[in-house]
Amino acid sequence: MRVAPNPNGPWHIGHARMPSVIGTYKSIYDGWFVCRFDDTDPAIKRPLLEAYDWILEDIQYLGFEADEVIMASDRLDIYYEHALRLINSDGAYTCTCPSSKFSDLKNSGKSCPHRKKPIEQTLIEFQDMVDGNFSAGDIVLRVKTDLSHPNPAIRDWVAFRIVDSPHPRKEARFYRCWPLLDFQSAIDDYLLGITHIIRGIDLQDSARRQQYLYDYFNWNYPEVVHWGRIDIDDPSVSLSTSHMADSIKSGVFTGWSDLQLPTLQNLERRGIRGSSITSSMVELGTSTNNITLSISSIYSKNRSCIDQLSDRLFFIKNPVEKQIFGKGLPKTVEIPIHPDHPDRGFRELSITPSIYVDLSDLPPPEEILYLKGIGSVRYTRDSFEFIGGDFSLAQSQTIPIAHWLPSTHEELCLKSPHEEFNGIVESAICNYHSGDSLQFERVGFVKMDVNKEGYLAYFSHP
RNA sequence: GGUCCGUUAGGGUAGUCCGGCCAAUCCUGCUAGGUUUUCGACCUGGCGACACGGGUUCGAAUCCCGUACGGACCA
Repeated sequence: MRVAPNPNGPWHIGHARMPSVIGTYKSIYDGWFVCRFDDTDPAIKRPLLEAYDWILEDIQYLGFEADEVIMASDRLDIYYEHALRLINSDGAYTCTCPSSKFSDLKNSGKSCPHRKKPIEQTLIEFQDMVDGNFSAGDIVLRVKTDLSHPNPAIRDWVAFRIVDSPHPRKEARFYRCWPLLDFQSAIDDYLLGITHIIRGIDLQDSARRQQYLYDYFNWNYPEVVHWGRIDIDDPSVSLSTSHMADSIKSGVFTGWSDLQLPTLQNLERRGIRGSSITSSMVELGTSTNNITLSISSIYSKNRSCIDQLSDRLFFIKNPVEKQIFGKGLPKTVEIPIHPDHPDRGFRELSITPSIYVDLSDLPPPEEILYLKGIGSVRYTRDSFEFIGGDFSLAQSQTIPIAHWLPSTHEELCLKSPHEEFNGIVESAICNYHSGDSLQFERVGFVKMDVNKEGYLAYFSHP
């Protein structure tokens, strides 16, 4: 089976579906997995050189590895060779009709004058196409199908056309005569021995077109499954690489690493495990319906992945400093590193004369707040008065519980797709490294990223 | 306009090919309660769907016809 990406940008979450499913099928049915870059459109869907590696990294992130990686732009000579074979079996002709004129003929089921030209002439003209003696739009090579086919889209479709702009890969820079996807992928699927093809419903007509090639060459067509478009509900961004590229150009997003873009790279930075994405994708099945995937179902899987692994820390988004006093106030308190795993030990926080709580946790004057690990305090005269450490008392009166930090702490910047907080975090943050998943209590799961400027964390999900 | 495809709860999904075991599965979501010194986890309960109309049949989510809505490609 194959993934056949167009490397015109990094993969987004929708692209994860193909490798997830065929990677899973591969392991179940002892299959073979090729990543073939279908990069034969240097003009409209122009490949991005960096994207080749990005995509291979994305496949790895999802937990798979291609058995083989190939690029269509390395295989032009193979396509030319098959074009010649096709012409020699009277299966194709060069056509210089302007596209509007050809569609008129096509729609009325009539053949164009070039259709009947001798094979020899087509061979010469095709060689001229390959040699670069034409410009874009001058000429195309058409496959002879059936002009009375009920679906006009199938009638004498274009196999090769001229593209003036050079391919970005230096190995392919000099080619001007490029195959269209239906020709290129048909040939490659056969030569690579692909037995099962999965592709989008946008390519529903491809199988019907390609069947003509397979008939000319006397090949058997692989099994095909079509599935629908996938969208996600949360960042309401269109899952289209070219739309995203446009939005970056027009300044809506700062670049491919803008956290608002649901690229796999960004999800990885935010601490979403590849396996959470993979299993969500496999659960979607292969229906032809267009679907809107709830991002929360990926979060839910990820939560169960990382909950047990993530140590707990206090982080305050919008700190306010308040003095704390009162009889019996302890000097230090211990809080479990993970509530479900007492064996992992405790983190020790000292109660300094003034402490920090989050602005949103500050109670109305004279009301009581339970500070985790310390006990109940009354908010009075702009300070906290300690009134007892008995938790059961607090519990019975349903007092709100909040987290807090001593005056010894570290600063940390928490980034999420839509907002950014320069807050404060326990000093114990120094024990963690880039890539660690943590849970900031009452805030959510985060993934650490330590850089020279200081502590940084990306918000995963609640 | 042409050709083709689809429609099961808020979002997904199983079941549709080969009609009865489907008063419809599971995940997610929402919700109520319990529990936990987190808005996480855990436990218990609740909400919520076969697009519509007709036909075939002892029996239809499943087969047939029509309608509506949605999608794809081509123009």
